[in-house]
Amino acid sequence: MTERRKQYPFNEFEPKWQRHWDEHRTFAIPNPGDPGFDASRPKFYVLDMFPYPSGEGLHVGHAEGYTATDILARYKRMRGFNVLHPMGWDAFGLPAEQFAIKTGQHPSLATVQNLKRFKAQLQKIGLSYDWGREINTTDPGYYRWTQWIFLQLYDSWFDPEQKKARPIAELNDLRARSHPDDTADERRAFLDQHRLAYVTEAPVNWCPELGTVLANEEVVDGRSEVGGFPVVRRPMRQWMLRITAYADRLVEELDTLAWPESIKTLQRNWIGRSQGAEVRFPVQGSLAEVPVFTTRPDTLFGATYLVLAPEHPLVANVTTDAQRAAVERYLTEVATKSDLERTDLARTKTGVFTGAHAINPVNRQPVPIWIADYVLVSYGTGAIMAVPAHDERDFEFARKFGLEIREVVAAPKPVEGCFTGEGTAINSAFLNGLSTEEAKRRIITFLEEQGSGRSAISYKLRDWLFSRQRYWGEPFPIVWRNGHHEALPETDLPVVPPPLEDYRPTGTIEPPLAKAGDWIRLSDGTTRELNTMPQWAGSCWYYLRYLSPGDSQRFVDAAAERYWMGGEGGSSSGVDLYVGGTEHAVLHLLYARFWHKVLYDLGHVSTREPFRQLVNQGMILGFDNHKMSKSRGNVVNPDDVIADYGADSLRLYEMFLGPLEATKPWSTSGVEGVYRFLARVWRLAMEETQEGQWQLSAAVARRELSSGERKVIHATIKKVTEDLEALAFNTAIAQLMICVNEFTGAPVKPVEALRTLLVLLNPLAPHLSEELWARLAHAFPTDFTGLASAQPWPRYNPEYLTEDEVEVVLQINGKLRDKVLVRRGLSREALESQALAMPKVQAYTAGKTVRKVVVVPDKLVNVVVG
RNA sequence: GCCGAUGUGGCGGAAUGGCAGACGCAACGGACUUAAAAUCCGUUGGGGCGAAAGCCCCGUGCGGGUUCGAGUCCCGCCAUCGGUACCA
Repeated sequence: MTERRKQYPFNEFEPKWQRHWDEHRTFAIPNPGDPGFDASRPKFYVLDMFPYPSGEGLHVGHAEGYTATDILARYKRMRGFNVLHPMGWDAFGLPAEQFAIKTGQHPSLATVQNLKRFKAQLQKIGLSYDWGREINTTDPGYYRWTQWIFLQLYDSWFDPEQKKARPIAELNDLRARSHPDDTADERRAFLDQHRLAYVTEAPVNWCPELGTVLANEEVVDGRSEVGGFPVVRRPMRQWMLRITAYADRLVEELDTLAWPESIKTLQRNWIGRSQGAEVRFPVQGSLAEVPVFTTRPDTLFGATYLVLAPEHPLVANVTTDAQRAAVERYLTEVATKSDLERTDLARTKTGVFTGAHAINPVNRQPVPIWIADYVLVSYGTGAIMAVPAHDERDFEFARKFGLEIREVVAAPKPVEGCFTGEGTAINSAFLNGLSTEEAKRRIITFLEEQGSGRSAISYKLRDWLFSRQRYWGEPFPIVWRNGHHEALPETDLPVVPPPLEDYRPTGTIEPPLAKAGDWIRLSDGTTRELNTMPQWAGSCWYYLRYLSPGDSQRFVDAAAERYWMGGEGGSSSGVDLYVGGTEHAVLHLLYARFWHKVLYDLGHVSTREPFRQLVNQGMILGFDNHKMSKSRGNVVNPDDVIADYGADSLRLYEMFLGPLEATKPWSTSGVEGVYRFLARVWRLAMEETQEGQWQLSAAVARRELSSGERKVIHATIKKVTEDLEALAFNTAIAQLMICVNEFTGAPVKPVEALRTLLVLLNPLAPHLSEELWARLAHAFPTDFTGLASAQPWPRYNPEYLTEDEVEVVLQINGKLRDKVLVRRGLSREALESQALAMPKVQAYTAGKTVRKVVVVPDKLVNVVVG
């Protein structure tokens, strides 16, 4: 935008008020026990998803969510809450490191620079954070506690009976009693198998381009979520977190959360809980058994072959000599396929016969054992019983390889092709005639009695691959001695990464920390773990660190945690409002819930869930209705908007754009609209002199409000209050516009109206509100005291909203035909007869029969004629 | 394929089952101005009748249904966006 006259001097007073808030620490909030803490006030913890301070700078999408929470924070303060509204930096991880590699700057330097820029950008929006609580995940005083929490995981096991984490020492005691003769090695191996943090050699997602492994959640369509590079599966020795132990609780406790249903559904689907049965098929002529998982045990009589995943451990065992060459050829073929190819070619099934047979435990019939890559080693038992008559995939496979298809479920009504629904069991001996549901129960009982199966639950969720081959992350507080891992004592925390000159990926699976010669070896002969933690580690618990950011004794102060997380009594617990994008649905939001539950089990926090209410802000698209991107040239920079229209306009526009949750396109002329509105507010109180100076308008005076004006004022209080509570900012702003329009034409602007308006406007456009408040205070010191932001929130009087006369809608057969003004509270009977007497109604009813009259007092009369 | 969300003027959007289109943008007309910008006032879903006041018809993706009354509730489609993808 070319330089032009500002409609009001936002460029002068916005920075002024930002400095004022900063210097006076206006939005600092004390903890319980601190000076100035007011225990009589209820608490409200409103949280933003903290940003990665990337080199790109702040985006209008950030500004949207941050503005929404800021409005709530300011509003709740005015409602008398102790409001916790903090901000910090998620500065470890791939984006920061990649930026550093690109610019040749050390990541710690780049991070400091980037976060300074981010902070300056946030402050220019006028966000009311308590900057005294700022945190940074790359600060040793912070990640010391990330490492400490890792040690809690490492030193815990999941007790399936109590369904909770317990200290590993308790498992050690239990084991000592049940197996007193364990050797030290046996005992250690047993404990290591049960830790919530453990090491395993398993096929992992390796991204050669990034030089690191990735979690399942970070791989999208066979490519890395960051950068979009190809990902291959390869076995590597890695740290895992036992999130699968919490699968049930992570699903069940979703029900207690005020989260969007869509996000809950995403998490449920991701966890993918399936109820079914595990059935063991003995291998013919062998002692081996093949356990399979199925959700349809009722179709067991229709199982005509088994399929093992190519990576299944029994493959080598069961393969006959005659088939060995063919099987090995197939395995090589599969192994060289990338994940991408494997999914791309998903529709044509491939496989090979092992030559072996298994015995179907219900009818003792032998069934061939095949190998096919449509069976995944990572799900269930890595093997399936194929029921081609009632499963699309098995059907396709059986058709291709000429395997038997045996129908065992009769469809309720005829269907074409393979029937996969529920029906009645047939050709299934003792199951015949039973419904699918009954048959499932019956067969499971049978299997349990026979000792060849049991009811089982399977999850799609995998354990969380927790190590990365990166420099810019938290080092593990772990050392290795004689091939065993050991925890470092808490007194050794934080484990600070070595100051490496060359921190780039090694190009091999070796982590960059392998280059840190002296750092690796400790004096006691142990060597350090060289992997680092993933990006998500720091963000798994940052909302707790805000509660006592400087605490050097504990990861969170216990009293502060009880107060702000509200675990003791009260209907609300945890973070009261958490706003952020949907992109973290199965990443951060799942990981953080997992960590929180572990901390809860171990008695470190007082709530089962971290985030009580979650709201997803929708994406802001470019003016062309496409995702903002540099290549499209449709990116809007919030700094530019602030320079041209001011921070209040940016805030107001982002909120006026549409519902917070909706995806909506940016429009520059829309910004001008709210800018004009703010300028109209300004001119309600201010006028320009001949010299172009702004001064308090002579039209501002104390005067009585007309009843119409009073009604608008009180309707505005009501609407704005209700809308802010519901995060319906767009309609709150619309009502404020109506209110301002009411007074724009008034020759005398009443002080009372201005006062209320500025208070209502304060959370949304705090700079303008504060500035006008201060200026009006000069002329009307008794009406405008203190800061606008410190005013109590106004209440509306319902009496002012109702009038003596109401307009009633008259309908004939549901169609609007006339309106009539009547006394409010007029009885049904009186209203009906008055309506029927109206000339228009008479005209429509003349010569017809009135069949029915629907009367809604004070609202509507509908005459049904026939 | 499956799961979820969304379909309302030229555009962003608003409407506890009860006046569809609040508010804003854009557009048009007027006032102010030498002129423009800015500002202020007004008009603005589509169609028809009327000189005018006014009146009538159509209209919330499509097709059905429930109801005195449906943008809103139910059933069946279509389209767009997001997630997921051989999960047995």
